[in-house]
Amino acid sequence: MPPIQSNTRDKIVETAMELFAFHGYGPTGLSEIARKAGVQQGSLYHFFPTKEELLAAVLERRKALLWPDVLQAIWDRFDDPIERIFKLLDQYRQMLQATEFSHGCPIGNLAIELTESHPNARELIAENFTNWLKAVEQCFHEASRRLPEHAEPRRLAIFVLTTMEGAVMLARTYRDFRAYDAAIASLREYIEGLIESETNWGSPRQIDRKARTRKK
Amino acid sequence: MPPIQSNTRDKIVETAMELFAFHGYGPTGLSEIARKAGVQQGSLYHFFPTKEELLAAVLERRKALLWPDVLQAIWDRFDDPIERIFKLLDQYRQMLQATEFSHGCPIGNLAIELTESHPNARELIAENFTNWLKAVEQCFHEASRRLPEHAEPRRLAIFVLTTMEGAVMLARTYRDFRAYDAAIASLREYIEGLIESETNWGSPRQIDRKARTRKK
DNA sequence: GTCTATACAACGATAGAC
DNA sequence: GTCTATCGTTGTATAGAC
Repeated sequence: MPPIQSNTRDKIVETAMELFAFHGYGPTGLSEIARKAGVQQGSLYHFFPTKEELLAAVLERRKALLWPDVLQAIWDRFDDPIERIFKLLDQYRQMLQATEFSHGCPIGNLAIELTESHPNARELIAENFTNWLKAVEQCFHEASRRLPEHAEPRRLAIFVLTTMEGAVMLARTYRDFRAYDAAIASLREYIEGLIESETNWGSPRQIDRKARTRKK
Repeated sequence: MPPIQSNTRDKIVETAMELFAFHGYGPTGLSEIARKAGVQQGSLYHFFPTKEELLAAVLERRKALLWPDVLQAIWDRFDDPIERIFKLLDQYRQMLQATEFSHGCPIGNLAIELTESHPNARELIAENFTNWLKAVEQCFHEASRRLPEHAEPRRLAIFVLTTMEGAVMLARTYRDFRAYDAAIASLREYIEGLIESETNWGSPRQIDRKARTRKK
């Protein structure tokens, strides 16, 4: 019996995943992938007859990695659903910092590069977004007692994602965190405003609001 | 005296600008630009010795087009600064619709494609963002009487831009407007919340808030 | 300033031995 | 399943006539 089913394939996918994130899909050559993965080009074509099939495998792998690589550490460390969301946003900030802005959101990059030209990839990218949204939506759902009735977890999750993607784009363009931090601060103000308004809106309405400038 | 200084150059820049917006910088070939512009490749290299110099010219042209192509029609039609901002956001929505999601934000696309690999382009892209931000910041500045004291026009403008870029990304990925509209609705709620809180916070504080669900 | 022809490299993909 | 050699195309950029 074969010991562990081909880790050559895994090495290829892992290497391609990194290179697609750093340089994009188009600019990454198959020869570069083979070289960095330490395999031969022949093996690469054995597992992935076309570059697009490799791309699909990479995007499937990204989906599988959402929990272990993106969410788990934060979800384990923090119980508060709202805190989880902002720690998640902070994690993207840390990644930008650790890579000196070279590593943005891997899915967002591919979204812009490939939505138009690669319909199959587009669907897989959408699934990646959808799963991310579900996780954040779940956070808002768990915090729903603290939110006003009209607050829709789904809509809030979308707002978190758009803010993150836009903020990452600006951080990378300016190569500093001023715009990133500004966007997150506004998002935080919005969400805390929702929580605050709910806190102060018992059935006997009318209590006035707290100081409008929040500390953190 | 030369009648109009070389419109060959202008045709090249205009054509390249469109193609870079649709297919990206890398995937657009110089031969394709020459063909679509109706000029010969030789002319292209006469005006732009390298592809990167053409890219720089395109990004400079984008800067020059911000007012006439992006802002002017809206600024002429609407006086209210907050309305201008949301009409601007609606204009991106209309562009997505008119092009069936193939035409996102030209600057955002190039930002993601080129920030890492093309430092010169990155600076010009940043200048494009900065000018856009200034225009929106000015709107918030003009509306400052309606906003709370702590509201910073610059920070709000950044929030509008990040929301727009993220929303465009999701609209193109999902090929529908649900996420786009959700993000803009949240942004509107946030900004109207700021205006509302100011309205209700005269020096004699305490007046309670309006219905939290807004109609439009 | 325009045009043709071409150099030179990199790309994705294939063939076929082992 | 691995490896080498190579095909055919496309890309940017050049050379040189006009």
